[in-house]
Amino acid sequence: MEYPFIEIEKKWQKIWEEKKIFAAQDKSNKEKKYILSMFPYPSGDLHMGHISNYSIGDALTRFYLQSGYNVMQPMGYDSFGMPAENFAIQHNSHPKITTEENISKMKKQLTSMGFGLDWSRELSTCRPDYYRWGQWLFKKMYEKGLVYKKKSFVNWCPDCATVLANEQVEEGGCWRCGTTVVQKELEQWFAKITDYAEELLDTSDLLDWPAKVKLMQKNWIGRSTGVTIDFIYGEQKLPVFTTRPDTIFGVTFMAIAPEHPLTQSFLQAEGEDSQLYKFCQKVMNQDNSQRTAEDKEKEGIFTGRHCINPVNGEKVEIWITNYVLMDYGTGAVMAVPAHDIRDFLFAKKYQIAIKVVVQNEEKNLDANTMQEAFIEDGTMVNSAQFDQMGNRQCLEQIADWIDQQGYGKKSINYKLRDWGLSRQRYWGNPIPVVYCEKCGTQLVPDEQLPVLLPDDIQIGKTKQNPLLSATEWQKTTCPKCGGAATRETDTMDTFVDSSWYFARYCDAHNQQAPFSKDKANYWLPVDQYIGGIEHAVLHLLYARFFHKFMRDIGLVDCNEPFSRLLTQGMVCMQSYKCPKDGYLFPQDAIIEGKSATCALCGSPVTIGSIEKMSKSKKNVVNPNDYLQRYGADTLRTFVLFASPPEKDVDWNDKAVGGAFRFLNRVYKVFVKNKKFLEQDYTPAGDISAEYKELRYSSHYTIKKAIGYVREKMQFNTAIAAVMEHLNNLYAASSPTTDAEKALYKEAHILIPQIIYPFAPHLCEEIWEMIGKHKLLHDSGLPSYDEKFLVKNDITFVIQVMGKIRAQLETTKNTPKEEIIAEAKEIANVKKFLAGKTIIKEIVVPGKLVNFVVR
RNA sequence: GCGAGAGUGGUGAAAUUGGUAAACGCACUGGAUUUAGGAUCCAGCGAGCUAUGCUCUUGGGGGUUCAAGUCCCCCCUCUCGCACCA
Repeated sequence: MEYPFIEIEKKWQKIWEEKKIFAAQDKSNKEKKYILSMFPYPSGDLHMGHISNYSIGDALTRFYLQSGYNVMQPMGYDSFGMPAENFAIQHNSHPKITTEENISKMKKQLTSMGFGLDWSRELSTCRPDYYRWGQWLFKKMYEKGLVYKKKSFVNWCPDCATVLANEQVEEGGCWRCGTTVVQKELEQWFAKITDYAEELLDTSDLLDWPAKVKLMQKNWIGRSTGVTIDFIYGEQKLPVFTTRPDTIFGVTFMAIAPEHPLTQSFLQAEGEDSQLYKFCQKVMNQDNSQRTAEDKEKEGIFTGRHCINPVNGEKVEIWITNYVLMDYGTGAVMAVPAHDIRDFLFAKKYQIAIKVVVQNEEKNLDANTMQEAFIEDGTMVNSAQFDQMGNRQCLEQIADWIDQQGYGKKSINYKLRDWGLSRQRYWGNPIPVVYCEKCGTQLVPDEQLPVLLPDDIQIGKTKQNPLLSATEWQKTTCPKCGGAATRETDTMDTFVDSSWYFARYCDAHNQQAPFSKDKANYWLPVDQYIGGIEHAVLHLLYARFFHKFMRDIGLVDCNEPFSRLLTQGMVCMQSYKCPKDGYLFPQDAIIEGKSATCALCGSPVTIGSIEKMSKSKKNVVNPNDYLQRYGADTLRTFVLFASPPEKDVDWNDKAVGGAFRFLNRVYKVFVKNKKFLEQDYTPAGDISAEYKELRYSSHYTIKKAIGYVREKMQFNTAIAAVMEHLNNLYAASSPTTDAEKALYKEAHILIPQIIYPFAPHLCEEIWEMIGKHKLLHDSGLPSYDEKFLVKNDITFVIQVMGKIRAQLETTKNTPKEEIIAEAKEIANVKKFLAGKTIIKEIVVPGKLVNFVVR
């Protein structure tokens, strides 16, 4: 017999919708909890990652409702962007249409999973009522000087035909399609995230973020302290940043990037036929991944020019090299071959002088004989007044001296770059800017917001931004002079849309502002955010930046958007690749032992690694199959039971049946004892030892399961505890006295109360079945009594020299001496004590006895 | 190279934080019931042995302790992140 999950789930989903129990109140005398799962791109299909993510969020939502909080769990869609645009192109439609279609499909699936989402706050980033406020925020940033337009070299994905932020380049490829990213010089909008670098490093308000994510952000921001030293080139200054001012006397050449302004002036002087020009062209034509490859040979060319080291007036050769990057520091490096690995290799290759300024302990470092750079600490030499000092000790002193003498300035450098916001794509939020020939760059006035995306547009015809051909749309008037003006055709990175959506949920339909301050201050920060680790230095960093900006313009009071973060593990699966058919769905690979053949063409298949499920790898499983076969409760229980939430799971559907069996067993015991459970029992009469055990099991399960959920979000062990209790309940014989009946009933009803967050439909059903009138989310959590957790009969473990030799059944109040005496009488213990002297007797109360013998 | 994390049965994983390693589930094996079962129930399930018991076992090797999966030191392997960062 299978429990009728289809009817049950439909029934309760309807009831929840009608009663609107997940519509959160914006004010409440209850404490608030804001539970948020990262909103999805509306592909039209929920995948296992979503199921896992939202099952966690919903378990917490329902658990906190039970605990008496005012809980908000909203849902929306990250619906702008390339995938949506491409989807529409493929389906020969318009993203506006396909996106809404996909959204309604997804909403249906989310509902059929029984997720308790507050649909009254639903948002979609591509709807004008949302993106209007994105434009408004952009304007605020502009007014504050936090966005600017600049011509520079940017990452360009030729396939997506758009610019990418630094954070969106992974191993030299586009984070989305993997195409090798090239550098292109373009005029682009940037957001000054670097203004917040220092504050973003402060993670003290991130209460429960994984250390890994905090560290990744820290490394990404890449703060280093040092000195910017102005070398002198004629009348000009040539600033360099260094973290090693202690080696300033060891500089033997200057290495600058081909993109450096000084290089550009040299090139103008030398002309296009020069060696210098050719070298620079060669280097600059390489894409970044090639240029920064680990094994890349260091190359350079002497410019024939020199600059002056300000501290000692020495003439220093200026070289253009391929290993100095324009976008870090000043694009110029003071090279100290004796004490830097790269500089050493370069100096050796081009026979440039090497000068030792930090001597090793053996005092045998010699510029002529050294085989590698000496990068450890030592004693300063050849460094004027600093000689004989420890280099590490006088680092600060030298920095101060350089600063005071005016040779340079103590400074801090960040690896973090400003966030490139412009995208040369149609399906995104238009940047609310117009260009007037007379007045220049002008913001679109508030009353004209939103700048609507034009609908009548051809997409997918060329790789060019479709907005460039929307000439009518581009034509507008200048808000300042009223003359003719042209609209900006770049749209915003979709990460802008997702950088503030958590705040919009607090007041999703506000027409006057992005959200009201009161409501935002009530709900924010998000108490528990759940999402994938892949956003560690993308969304999670951008959102923190945006939030701080919103705080600074007075929209919110708190410092951080997400106080707790759970990075949920990925759902992974084996991938198979056929030489002819490419990636295969698992069902298309016939596996025999360790080899596999393609079911489509019969060729041998390579069994790939276990990878995150993705459509492109064709290793996805469709949640709908499981939904139909086992129902939402089983699927939810299964994904939560499979492993702790932050861990990756390799999909294995065999275990789904286990979750189903468990829920079936729960249902069955309630159906069987329905009549019994409808009545109340006053505890009177004797309680057998067996029933005392059952009582212990009930109270222990409540404590353990609730503790696991609240303290650790370890749903797998919480479910395991209930499974164990259910086994105990099945094993119990029928109650005889009223006291036992009360305990028997207690042992039943805690089950739906505890597993409600995981299998809510089933639990509501059996809750109703036993005559409860309130819904479960509103019925509180079961409580336990410590006094029933103290066992009267205790099993002591008896060890001799730390090895278990016997077990001793005893009662709670047996004195220590008696336990020891009894333990010594056990045959097997006697055997190991024979002929030995006991030198120590260790008794761990309620647990074990250990005899130390000689 | 730098940084972080992980390594426990056939398998997913537990272990009250130093106190009976492998709870709970899956798979498997046997049995019961059944026309049948991809249903249900019962039992078994780390390895080995001279088997009422003993020995070994949490990647490997040392150490601390009466007692170590857990603490300390060394090594190995894997995963992830960053990577010419001046």
